[in-house]
Amino acid sequence: MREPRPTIHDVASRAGVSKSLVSLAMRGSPKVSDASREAILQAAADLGYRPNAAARSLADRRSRTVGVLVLDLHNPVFADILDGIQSEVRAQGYSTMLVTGAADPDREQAELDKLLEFQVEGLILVSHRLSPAALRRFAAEVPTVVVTRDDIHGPRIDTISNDDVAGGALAAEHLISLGHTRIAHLAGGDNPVARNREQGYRDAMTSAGLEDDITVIPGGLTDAAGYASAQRALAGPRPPSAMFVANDIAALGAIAAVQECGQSVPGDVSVVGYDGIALGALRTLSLTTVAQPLERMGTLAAQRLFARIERPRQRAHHVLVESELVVRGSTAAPAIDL
Amino acid sequence: MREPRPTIHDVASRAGVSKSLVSLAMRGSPKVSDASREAILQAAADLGYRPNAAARSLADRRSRTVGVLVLDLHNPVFADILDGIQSEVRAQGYSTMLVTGAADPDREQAELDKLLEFQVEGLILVSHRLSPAALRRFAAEVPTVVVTRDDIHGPRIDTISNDDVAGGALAAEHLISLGHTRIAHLAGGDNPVARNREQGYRDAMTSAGLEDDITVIPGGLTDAAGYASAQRALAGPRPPSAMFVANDIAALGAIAAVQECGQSVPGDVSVVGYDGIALGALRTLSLTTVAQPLERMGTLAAQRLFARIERPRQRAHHVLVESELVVRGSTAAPAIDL
DNA sequence: CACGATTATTGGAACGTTCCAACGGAAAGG
DNA sequence: CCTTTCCGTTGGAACGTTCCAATAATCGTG
Repeated sequence: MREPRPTIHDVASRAGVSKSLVSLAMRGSPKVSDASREAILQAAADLGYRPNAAARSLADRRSRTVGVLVLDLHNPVFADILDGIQSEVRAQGYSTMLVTGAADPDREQAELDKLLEFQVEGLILVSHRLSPAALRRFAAEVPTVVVTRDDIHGPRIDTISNDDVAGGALAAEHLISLGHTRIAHLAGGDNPVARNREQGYRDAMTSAGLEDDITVIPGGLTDAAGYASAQRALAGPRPPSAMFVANDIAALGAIAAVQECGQSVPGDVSVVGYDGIALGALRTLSLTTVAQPLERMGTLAAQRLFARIERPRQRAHHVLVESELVVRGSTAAPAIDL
Repeated sequence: MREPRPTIHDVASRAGVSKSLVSLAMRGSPKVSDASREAILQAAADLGYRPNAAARSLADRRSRTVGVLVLDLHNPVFADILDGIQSEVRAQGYSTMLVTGAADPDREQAELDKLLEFQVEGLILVSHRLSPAALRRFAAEVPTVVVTRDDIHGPRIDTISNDDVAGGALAAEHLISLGHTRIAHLAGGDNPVARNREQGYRDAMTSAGLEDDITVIPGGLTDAAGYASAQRALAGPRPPSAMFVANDIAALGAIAAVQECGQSVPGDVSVVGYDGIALGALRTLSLTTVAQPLERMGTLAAQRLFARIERPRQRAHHVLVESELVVRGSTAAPAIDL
């Protein structure tokens, strides 16, 4: 265990060849004779040789690794996006280094600094909380793709996102079309994604002539936040008959609060979420939501990143994916009276 | 962007000192004079210098990195455990490299091989699916801690786990004490954790004189699996009045199936899960469960790993943490008749 | 005021790989 | 039979760090 790992030299001397030939053979070069190849592979296996990635990346000047930052592993949204990223990255023969920022900009920066020290060749940021300046600084050093947000533009910053304004409108329109008027929005806090969804809600309400009914309850993107803001909404003087919640996880919290109030979903209150997490499809929850193509967003992000690694100076791409309303059991027409 | 990164040499010549002194200064050595330190730091900042982790790890012969393998990022259990691991690892000044195996032994091996090429100093395996031989092979190369399982023992393999047999018994006893007799177990598939939970169920049923009522429905550890096996259980000739499901996620699936059958939880069927995921605490779900101290398990794992990195040859520790029954709204006494 | 002790600084070797120019030997061409 | 071409193979330099032994500069101290 503590004894030093075998190196390429050890393999070379055991196989009776030079280190250069071992290097060639390990990478499957066709210029190695069959006899040598076999001897080398055998020697490597005997010794339990593993190439040292640090040395390789140093000599090679490339790490074949991309860094991925995700906001929060507790939200299943990110697991889905990650699936897409990982499969594409692996297909390219690269590895991923995954870090989380816990929604703290300073820690995000620190984690990204670490990734750059590891010489990652590119960065995928899934729902970061960086300042525009910080983001641009990183993007200037290494190809960068931002997933989920497209508010910060820069010469070399690609983005993959859905149209949160349109999605928010979709959610609100659905409730309006069911006949609701007292529709509250449980907002998702101080970040552009949440602000856009709120904007969509406001737009839809206004278009429907319901601008006087616009009610925005501040909140956040966690179940606890959704629970708390739903409670506040219900305690108000004129409780809503429907809620559009900033994301699915918070919507689950909101549903819990409604039920705890002795009211039913969708009988007394309809609830719409946003994201399309797998959990929402369970009959128990049966959450109506605006679903993003999460895994595909991950795949697209990785593809864009490799394209940019290939040609770093190309102009920024901003890919917009389609989100769609998925109507399930958490929404219905309002009760007869108001 | 494509221009080569500044190196320690560039910093040295800009600051008018030798590369060795820069190396010292960057690591905060006290032997550097204030004047030099200031000049060096300034030069490094001017150039945007970042130490190259690959070169450092090569020269230093240590990467200050630990590798973490998790089974599946979709199960929130692992996010909780990871929180514990990450905070402890960071506190030690190390980084983590996180990979997932998608429950496929071959891919797990491949991912671990990659981690070893990166010269990680230790491995934390959270719910792996490796063969004993494969696990021992890795443990022979690098300090290794296994979280969640303790079935494979080896001279240098530490484990952190809860007593799944006892936990399974706890769940079953709870249902028995409520007065249930037709208690089915929705099993978690072919892995030791699930097998132990099943064993606990069997033990408790037998102790209560209910051995003839033992009913085990094969299944898995995902929501879809729980949904499917619950359907099968309910379709049987003598449907259960209570179910103990192998984990929380599958229990959520099971509840969905029950409700879809037109039955209610806990009115018609009580459901107990296992793990203690945060979601289960939501009023909507209100899942009775056997809760493991997940985050603490992560912390303990990291602590054990560092202890073993320090002293590699110490004998294996097997830490057993306490799980506890958390009674919530998904369980109740059975309906009067049978 | 010379002396060893301390302090700050330095160049070179080492880490394990890849790349490259160069090599010897065998096959092919005249 | 001698050149040319090709192929498999090789040693050395390079990658960007850290470590170490050695040096230069500063300091008391007897």
